Amino acid sequence: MVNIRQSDIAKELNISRVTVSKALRDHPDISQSMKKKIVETAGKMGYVPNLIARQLNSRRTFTIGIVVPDLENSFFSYIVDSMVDYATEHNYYVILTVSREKESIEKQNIENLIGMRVDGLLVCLSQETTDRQVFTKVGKMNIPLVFFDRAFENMKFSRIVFNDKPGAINSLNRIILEGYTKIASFSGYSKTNIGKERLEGFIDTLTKNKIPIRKEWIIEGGFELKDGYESFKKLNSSGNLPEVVFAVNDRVALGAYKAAKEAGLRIPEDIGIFGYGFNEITDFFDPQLTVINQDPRKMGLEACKLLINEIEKEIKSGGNKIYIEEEFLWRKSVRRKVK
Amino acid sequence: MVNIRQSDIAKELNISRVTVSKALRDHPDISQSMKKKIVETAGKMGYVPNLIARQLNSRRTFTIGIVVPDLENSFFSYIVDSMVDYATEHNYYVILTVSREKESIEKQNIENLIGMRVDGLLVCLSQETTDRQVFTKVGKMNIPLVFFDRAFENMKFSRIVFNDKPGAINSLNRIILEGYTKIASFSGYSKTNIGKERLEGFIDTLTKNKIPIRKEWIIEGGFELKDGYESFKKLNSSGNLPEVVFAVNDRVALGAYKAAKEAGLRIPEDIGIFGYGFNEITDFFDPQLTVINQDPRKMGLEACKLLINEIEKEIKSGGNKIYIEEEFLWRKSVRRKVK
DNA sequence: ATGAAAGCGCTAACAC
DNA sequence: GTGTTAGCGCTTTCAT
Repeated sequence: MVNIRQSDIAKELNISRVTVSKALRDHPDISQSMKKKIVETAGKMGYVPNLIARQLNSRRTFTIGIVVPDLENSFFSYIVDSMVDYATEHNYYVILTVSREKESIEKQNIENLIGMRVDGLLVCLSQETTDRQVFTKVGKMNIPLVFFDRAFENMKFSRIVFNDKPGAINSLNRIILEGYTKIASFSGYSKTNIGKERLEGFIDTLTKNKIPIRKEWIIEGGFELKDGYESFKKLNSSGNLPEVVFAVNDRVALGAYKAAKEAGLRIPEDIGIFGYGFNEITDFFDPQLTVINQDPRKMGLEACKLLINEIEKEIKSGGNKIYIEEEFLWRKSVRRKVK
Repeated sequence: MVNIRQSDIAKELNISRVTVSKALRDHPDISQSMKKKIVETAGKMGYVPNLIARQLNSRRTFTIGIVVPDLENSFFSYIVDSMVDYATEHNYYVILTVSREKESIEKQNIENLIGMRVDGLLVCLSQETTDRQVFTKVGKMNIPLVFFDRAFENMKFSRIVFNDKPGAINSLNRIILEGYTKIASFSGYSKTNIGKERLEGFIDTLTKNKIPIRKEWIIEGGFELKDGYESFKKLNSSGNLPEVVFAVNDRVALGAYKAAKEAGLRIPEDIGIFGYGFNEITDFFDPQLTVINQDPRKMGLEACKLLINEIEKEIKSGGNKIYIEEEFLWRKSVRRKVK
């Protein structure tokens, strides 16, 4: 009663296994009456098709491998959620791996996934990854791969990313239009791409608007809550507060909130804070965080869609770079001066 | 250069494919020199073992299927994260599926996963699931399964759950010990297990402490932010505020925060709020939320550990029910009266 | 309409 | 130490 095979059904019915195989896949060869009989006994016997066997000779697994740096970060869990959604809808399995931001684990994950003969890969690079070797291998094996959020340039893989700099420029222009000129940037590490681009956007926009750049208002630290917290403390203790803080991400913004409140400052009355984030997290801030919305669901969906397209149409994507639109969402954490 | 097989290596070296197979698995049959030669050419040729083929004849996939209601809920994403961690460490793949709290999708997911011949299943039931049929099938096929957080009783599967009622009792006793007697409960739906148990704990504890139950302070609504928000508004408009609100989960607590602040009430000075949650989210509350800590990582880890044990030791778990300890964490959202 | 033969890539069992 | 045979469960020709 356990693990029935097609041949068991065939034996039961005194017919050939091939007939069973065909009937179960609704092949036109088989007569309706036969089909009915076979499907019925299959059900009765508790038959469950063995997909592994099917995969072996079709050389297709209908499986997508995801490599993500971290699932505790809600940005990534929203992305994965939307990927699973899209993949499931299109009859793909999702094998999920987490790199913990480690290059070595990431590499291992990818090797495991290609061993599993996934039909395609969705990967967001770890922060420390520099070696392209595994990816070259993936390319050689003709396995479709789409990078999301963090990507290697100049490889034949498509990339879905946010366009940080324009996002920063647009949002800062909006802030400046409200009459703000004293703006600080908590910019993470400018060594990383993300930190760099966002900071560049900051500097460019201020410059274009003829606002002098004050070095003491550009604070690097990191991308975590504590970094935002400490950056704000540093800023505050300098005795020279800006009107608004531009945070490189939501965790840094939250740290800034904490420090500001501890210092007895009201948001947005005494200090405005805004930064990169996404719609769903703004509610967790008090007051609601004004954000440059980088919608993770949109990113996950686009990446998965593109990948499945490449898999099914066998499009050799020329390695397109696709930008997901960012949107500036006014919430409560920066006071609007202009009505 | 694409998709090299063992037989290709064998041909290249003019030896048998079996020798290659053995050498690559470091089988003692093969001489060191031969092994070296084989491993080298395998590397040179870009050989990647086909796990699907291996799985087919070992009848083991080293794959675990997860069925989770929702990944946007950070409680679940932390759980999945820890499961992936543990599984990866023990050389298992994880296939992730999401049921979106729909029984039909859940059923489909499980059927897909057993078709994939996963070695075991980790499932958290959807809120609407009542039919045990698929699970009976899983049992018949002798596939190990561990329920987490939400489970069927009286099946031969192990369950990892939080013990809600004692958690509620313990925490409420702590609150009462501080001298509070005017306590309201935002209890979700008491139709669901979770809602019911937490509410029972509430009623029992108050009763044991000879605190009269006031019906208008037991507000049912739901488990989402908006429900907490509306419950609080209702409570407040009654003109009869308690000292403390006991929220059935973090989203409800957050809704209560919002409504309280909008009404100009200070937390914890004017109203205390606490509820079920976990450590990592407390920071997102301002002030920090006092919680009954239900640690998702602990739950995910235990579930995965138990499952892999059942898989590898072929222990037929008698269907144990394992409780994850809850811990009351004093934070800032309820004022402590006793020093 | 039904079935026999061959093969997907790998491994276990057994011989040489 | 190396190779031969057979088979994992299924599907795809190609006969009948």
